[in-house]
Amino acid sequence: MSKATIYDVARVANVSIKTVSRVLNGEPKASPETRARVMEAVRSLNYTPSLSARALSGSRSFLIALVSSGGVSDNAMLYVTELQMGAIQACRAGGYHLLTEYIDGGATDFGALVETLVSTLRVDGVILIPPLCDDPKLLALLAERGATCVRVSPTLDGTADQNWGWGIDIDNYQAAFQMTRHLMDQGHRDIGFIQGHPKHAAAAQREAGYRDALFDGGPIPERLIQPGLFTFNSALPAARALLEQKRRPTAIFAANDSMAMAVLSVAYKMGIPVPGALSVAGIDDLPAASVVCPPLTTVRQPIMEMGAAAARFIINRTAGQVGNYLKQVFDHSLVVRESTSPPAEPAAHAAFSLAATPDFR
Amino acid sequence: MSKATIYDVARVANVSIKTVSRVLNGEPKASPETRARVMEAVRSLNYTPSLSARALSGSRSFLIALVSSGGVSDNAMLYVTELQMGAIQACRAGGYHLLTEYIDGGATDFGALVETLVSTLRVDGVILIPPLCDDPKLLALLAERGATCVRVSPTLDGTADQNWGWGIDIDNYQAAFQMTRHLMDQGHRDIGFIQGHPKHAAAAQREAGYRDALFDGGPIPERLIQPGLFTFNSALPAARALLEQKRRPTAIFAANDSMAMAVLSVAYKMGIPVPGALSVAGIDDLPAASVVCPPLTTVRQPIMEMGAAAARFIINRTAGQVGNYLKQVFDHSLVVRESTSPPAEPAAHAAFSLAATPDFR
DNA sequence: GGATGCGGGGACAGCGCTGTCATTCAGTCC
DNA sequence: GGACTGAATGACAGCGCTGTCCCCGCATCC
Repeated sequence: MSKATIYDVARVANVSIKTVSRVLNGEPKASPETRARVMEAVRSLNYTPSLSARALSGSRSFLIALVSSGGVSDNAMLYVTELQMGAIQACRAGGYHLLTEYIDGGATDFGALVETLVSTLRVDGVILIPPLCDDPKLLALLAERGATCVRVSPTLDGTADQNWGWGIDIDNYQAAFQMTRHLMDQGHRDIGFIQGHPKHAAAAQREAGYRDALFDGGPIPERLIQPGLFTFNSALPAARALLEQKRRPTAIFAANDSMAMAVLSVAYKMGIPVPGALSVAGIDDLPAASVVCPPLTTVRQPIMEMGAAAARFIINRTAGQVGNYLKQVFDHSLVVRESTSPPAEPAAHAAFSLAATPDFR
Repeated sequence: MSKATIYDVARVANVSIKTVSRVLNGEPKASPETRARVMEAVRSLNYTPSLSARALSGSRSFLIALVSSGGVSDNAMLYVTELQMGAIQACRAGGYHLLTEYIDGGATDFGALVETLVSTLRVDGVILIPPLCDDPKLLALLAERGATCVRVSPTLDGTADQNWGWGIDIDNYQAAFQMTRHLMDQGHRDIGFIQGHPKHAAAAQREAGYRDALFDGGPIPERLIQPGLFTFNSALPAARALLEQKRRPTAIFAANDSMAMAVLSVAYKMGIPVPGALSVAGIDDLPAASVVCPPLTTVRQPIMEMGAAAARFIINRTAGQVGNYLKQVFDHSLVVRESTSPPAEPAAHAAFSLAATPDFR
């Protein structure tokens, strides 16, 4: 009970340790009877193989690292948490384990990180999340050491994706496009937008979706578009800038939920009723999104699924199955809650609205 | 560059591998010059020891597991995330690594979990968070296998703390007591309370703090106390029950922030202005607490610190230093934001309020 | 002078697995 | 019939470290 080894199992099953190893690793050469005998011994001894020994002698470590750039205890961290949960689930299913590493916001000592990951831990793969997943230095180092990596919501769009790892994402363009259309369907035309972090590709894609949905390539009133960094605080000034205009937008679409919450907060302080006088929408469907007042209309990404897929990819790849895609795109879905509604004075801004709703394309 | 081993270092430094090992592990027997020579070789080769090899041959694995019972993607998960960040920081400082394991909400197959932790991973310690840290079965299994464990915010109060591991907490009683007094200082007497999860000791302690502060052992109008489970959803009915009373409380103190947010949400839907007609307070200072409208008055716990302390304890303990305390209590602090203010009609409820503010004790 | 102690350092045997290669025993083929 | 094939299994050598034991040389002590 204390600590059974493979030797104990071999003795009990009356086979060699190599055969035990084969059975445990699902290798082909083993007769059904032998297999059964070994499994029985394993069960009776309550045997669990040692990860260290397996890692030391074999080529797999059964370890996956999730690297994020922590530091800011922002609400958006829940994104990481959920991704992590998905990854852990997939790990457990595959006999793997998840290591979590943070790298300090400003720190760029990627060398040490990579060395630790590759040399010390010998992880079988690394899951990178924004903005780390778009750092060329980190990616280069990782690639140089031959690390398998999966990038969640990466910047590069397949084309230039020079074996910097596999990507996982949703269609940010479509998500933003659809949300914008949702607002337009409700009658909004004066829709403000708060941009995401300029270094993060999802930000650009979301903005493009918004622009195309609203203006369809036409002229763009820049006053409607304000800069943000995906964080709550970064969106406060943007929201103010939008809401203090004489002709205030009837809706604000923030590039993510954290920033949408900032809009809610500013509106609250300015005494602007939501959704009465202002509709607000975001993207991400953070757990907090359904908890704020009013609950936020947003776009849900299957974050847990994505985390699980990332881990599974690494597991399969290490096991020899090579996926030949560069990127997997997950479905998103509109979650309409109470923060959006038709604008108060439907035709008041008619002069500004477009003649007709452009077609989807 | 590719993968230096201890042999390479030994060769370059012109010493035996054992000496390299000694230097790297800070063992005493090594002259300063030798030490310097070895370190130089390590640097020049960019050497990093293999964790697996160390774990396999030595008695430490340099791994710490953080076990939480995931599943619900509640806002309160940020608590876990922050704890994790603290733990990771401490790990990095000590050359350790943090593994995160979730156990499904309902699952009680602790046997397999413990086996994995102890046998497969051979972690040097386990950090347990509520409600897992209070599960007797899990604790017994862990103790049986001799695992070092640190329980965050555990139930047992030192006394009965039968070597079930070290504990980390804040003084929940005082935190609740002080928050209640804060509300009373503002003039509130009719203060509702939403209880935490009955299986979690912090819940009981917080309730005791509230009761003692408000009633000082006197009669307790039970209508003021409603059950909750620490989750947002669980507090919705409680908040409704409190706010639909003819004589509505002028303040509601929820046993944690998630539930306080539920109060905010219900008040919003009922059209009760906060803090105008109702003050709301919580405990935890979740990141979301400062983001909701209005920002929540709450009690901050140094969660990251606590996570770091937990990891450090395990690291030190494994290194031989035995801490002889059973529990470490961290300081908390009141964070007064905008969700609390003096009640609208100061003396309206005088008939119900206590004659005088009882003394602190 | 021999016993003793101690700082400094090496030899060596594993830790518990997996990879590689060898071996055995049926069947198969011409 | 003898060489050949392939499935099932075992022998054995590490993987890269740490723990244990041992050795050397020098100072100390009666």
